[in-house]
Amino acid sequence: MSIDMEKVYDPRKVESAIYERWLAAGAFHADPAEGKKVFSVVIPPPNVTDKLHVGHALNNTLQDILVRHRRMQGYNTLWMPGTDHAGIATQTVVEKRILAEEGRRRTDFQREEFVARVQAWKDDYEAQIIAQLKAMGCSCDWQRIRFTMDEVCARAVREAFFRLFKDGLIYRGKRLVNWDPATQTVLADDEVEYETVRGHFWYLRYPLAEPVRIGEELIRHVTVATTRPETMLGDTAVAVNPADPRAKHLVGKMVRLPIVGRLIPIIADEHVVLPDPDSDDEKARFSTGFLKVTPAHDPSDWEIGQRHGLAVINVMAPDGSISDRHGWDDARTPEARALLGMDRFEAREAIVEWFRRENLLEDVREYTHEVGHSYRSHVPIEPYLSDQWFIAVKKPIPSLPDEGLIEGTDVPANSLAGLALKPLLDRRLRFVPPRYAAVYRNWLENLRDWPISRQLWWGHQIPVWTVRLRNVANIQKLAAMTRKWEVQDKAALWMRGVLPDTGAATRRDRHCLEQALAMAGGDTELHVCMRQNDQAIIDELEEAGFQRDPDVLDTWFSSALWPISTMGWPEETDLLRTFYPTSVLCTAREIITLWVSRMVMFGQYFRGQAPFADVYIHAMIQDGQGRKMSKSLGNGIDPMDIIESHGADAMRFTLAAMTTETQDVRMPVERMTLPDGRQANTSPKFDIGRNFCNKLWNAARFSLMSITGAPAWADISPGRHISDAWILSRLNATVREVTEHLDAYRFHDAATTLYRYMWNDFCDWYLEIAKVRLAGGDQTPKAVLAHALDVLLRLLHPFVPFITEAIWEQFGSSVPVRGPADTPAEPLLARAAWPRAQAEWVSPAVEERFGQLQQLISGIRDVRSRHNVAPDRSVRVIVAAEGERAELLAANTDLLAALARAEPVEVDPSARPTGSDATVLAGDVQALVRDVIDPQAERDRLGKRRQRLLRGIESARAKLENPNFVQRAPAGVVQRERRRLEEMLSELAAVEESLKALG
RNA sequence: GGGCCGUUAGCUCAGUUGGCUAGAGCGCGUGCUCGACACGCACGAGGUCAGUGGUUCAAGUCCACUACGGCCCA
Repeated sequence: MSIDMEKVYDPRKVESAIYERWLAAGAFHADPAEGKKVFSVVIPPPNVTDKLHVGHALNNTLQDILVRHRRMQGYNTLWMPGTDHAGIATQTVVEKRILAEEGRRRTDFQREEFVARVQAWKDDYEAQIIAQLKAMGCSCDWQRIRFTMDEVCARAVREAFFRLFKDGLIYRGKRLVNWDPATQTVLADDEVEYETVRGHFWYLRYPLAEPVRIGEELIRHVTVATTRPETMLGDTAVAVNPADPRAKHLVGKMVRLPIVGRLIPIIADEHVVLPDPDSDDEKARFSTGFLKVTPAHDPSDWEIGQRHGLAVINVMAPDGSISDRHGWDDARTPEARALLGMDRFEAREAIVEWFRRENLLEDVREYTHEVGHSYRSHVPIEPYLSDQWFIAVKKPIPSLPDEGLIEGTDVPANSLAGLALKPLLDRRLRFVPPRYAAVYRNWLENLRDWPISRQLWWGHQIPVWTVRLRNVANIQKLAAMTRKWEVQDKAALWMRGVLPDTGAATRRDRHCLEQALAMAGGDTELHVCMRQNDQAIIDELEEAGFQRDPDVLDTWFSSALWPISTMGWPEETDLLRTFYPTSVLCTAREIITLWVSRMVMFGQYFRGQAPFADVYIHAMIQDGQGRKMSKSLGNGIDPMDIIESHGADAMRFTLAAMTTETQDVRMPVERMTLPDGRQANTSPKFDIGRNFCNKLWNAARFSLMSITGAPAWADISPGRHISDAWILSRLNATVREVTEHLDAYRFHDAATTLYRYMWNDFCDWYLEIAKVRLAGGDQTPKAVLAHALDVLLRLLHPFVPFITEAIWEQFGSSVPVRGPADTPAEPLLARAAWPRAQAEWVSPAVEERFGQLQQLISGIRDVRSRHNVAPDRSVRVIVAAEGERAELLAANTDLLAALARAEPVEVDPSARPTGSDATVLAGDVQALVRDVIDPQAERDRLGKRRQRLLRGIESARAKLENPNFVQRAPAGVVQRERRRLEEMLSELAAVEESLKALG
């Protein structure tokens, strides 16, 4: 049987063909009908913004390891693949690209036309992403691939929105939102990134309408400190802390707002920080005691405004420029009008300059603070008053029973936040590593309503049609229509405005229209949410003057549905029944709040079950200097380049071996020349995996060349030779350990256990010994090698699927029947069974005895090296051993001869060192290497050994002479310490005897 | 301001519930082309476990504080 394996493993020659074999065999397809225990995972859908980076490679490698492991264990395993439309991100990159290449802006397009351009981008990148996942070896069920905007997912989004709307959890509200003036859209709290900015506090004098006398002093103005002077145009009060001694003189007085001329009151509010130049609190050091209040442009000012019923004056346009067309109607003075149209930062300078000129700028002080920036456009966000759709996250859900608040929080158990919190508290939801549970919990406990509308074109358009009631031509007709829709459960209504009978601001049921009719000419908005697009209803609506909301939903809305939408919800599909909830979610910590929590909310709300049991959070990959990898720094690595330079398996193995419980891992980035001649970023780290694969390849190559004609397992006695018993012990211990590590998501431990077994045990020792024995005509190693390789390949397959499958193929054709059961192996490793550890083969005694042999061989090699013995020269060795030890050595002199060039080897318990011997110690066995002596080298060697022994003896004695240790430490520990001391003492005696003999 | 993570060999990292003389890979030094593998083999050198204090018979490991690096939240 000839083995078709090259000397150096070349992944590029095998990977794609093997992936094709898996696909052809349907190896990754999950059938809900298979009545087995289930393991399922949904992929965190990569954004179609860009190709995958090395972080994705890590994420998907880990998932694939878990998935392949369970599949081999016989679970009915589904890995659901797909991609995310990534609203803002994708729209932004496409806009940038079009602007750069064609000089056109989004607004130069029709909406459909622009969306088609984004769609084309998506198609391109989706294809690249899928190709990347396949190149990495990911065993996804490609027949089920989804996209967050495909028909199936869109249907789920639509249904989810409708149900939330109908349950009163979606509302439209005027709120201060995080506004990104660059992309002109609202951002959720966690899409805001805080950056440290070196700015200023400007101290502005606001003249009092009439001077006020406090004691001797005549007060003509109050001074406010602000970091954003441009917002003063929208000031509607000045606040002072009621505890401030000046408050009683000033509260109730009026201030004339500079530039604008508006008269605004001085109010008392405890939010205002009292000034204190010596305080540890920076705010107190910078405070003047007076706070300008701009409800439309600052969240805490908004709160103050609510408390005092202040007017809300918005002075900016959506693009961040000063404007009198969005709620500012007293911009009459020439100074004010001069500011209109200026960008907010220009206006800031102009206003400061004006104050300076008018001698109203009291001071300017440097101030470093955290300023929120858009995670997308990176411009400072503006707190901005606008109409948005929100999801009420702390509102009790009417269809669920009231179970009060979750203990220690203000979160109702039957709210969305409560639904997400509960499984964690009940331990039905588990984070690995556990510390991340705190992030999740803390976020949910302090959650604010979720703004879900985005002023974008790319995304799920909000399925709400709105009209102002006074614009409806035939209200009677509309009333009849809406009753009909509601009865058919096709649309839900919601009214916003002031109703005369109740005074309530909003009302939501199908009678609300009748109520509104009582308000002739009332300024009321009616919202209709449609369950699915029904052209007849749309026609009726539009005829009645309704318009569809142009905004789209926050991307996380559709992502939150991912575990159920991909499985066909709201249909009750076989997929949902079998594979939901999933087993584990594997992701990065940055989206615990954005994504994980919302999936739990929606999974619980729509399906009554959290979407996964475990959340595994893996590390973030940074570059060699601990920086995030990013495009702008140019320190990113494309997985395809790693695959090109090192191979997919090398990448996977390295990534798995790096995955410890830490939160960051560093990956030194280097420019390298790829085999195809291109220059690209990759990392020498991946050499670990490449070297590992090449070693495995060659170990298999040698094994396969050596084991033709292997005897049946039934015809050998694998316990008889120490090396057989030893490798079977190591093998089965490895099976047990790797299985345990994978069960506990300890990827690093699993990978390094395999590394050590394959390299140090199997290659360094067993293969070398097998060579000697095979040369001597012993056939047993053939069967043992076949079995050991068989199990090794199974264990390694989840980590390095391509190379193991390639070897498996060769293996199957040369030695199809192997192992203790003497049964043929499965044709495809991807579908082969995970090995079970045979506990009866794990033997510490065997490993201890073999270990002594190893020590002896290494010791003789050390002597040879230190004494410069020529490699081809044999050395005479006399081993002072008796009993079992002596027998073991006598039976294995062939190994000493082959592995240490020790020949002849005699066993003589009474042997004593002479001045011409070098001494080797292996536990309680002493070996003398004859005629190699370089007395000085030997004295150095033994002297060093002696020093180490003395150190150890000293520490052991110190412990054992301490009565507290002997009394209080566990008996086992004390006993071990005693035995250790004895061993060291006897070794020391031997070393000293040898040293004495050397003179 | 609150929280989290890290600091162990030149580099990148392991080190389970405290308990052998603190390990690995790379790099370094010396020697090896004997048919699996130079992406290799053999042997070796290399560490005040960031600092200070505490708990304990025993601390890299637990506690407190400090320094430095990084992340998250407000």
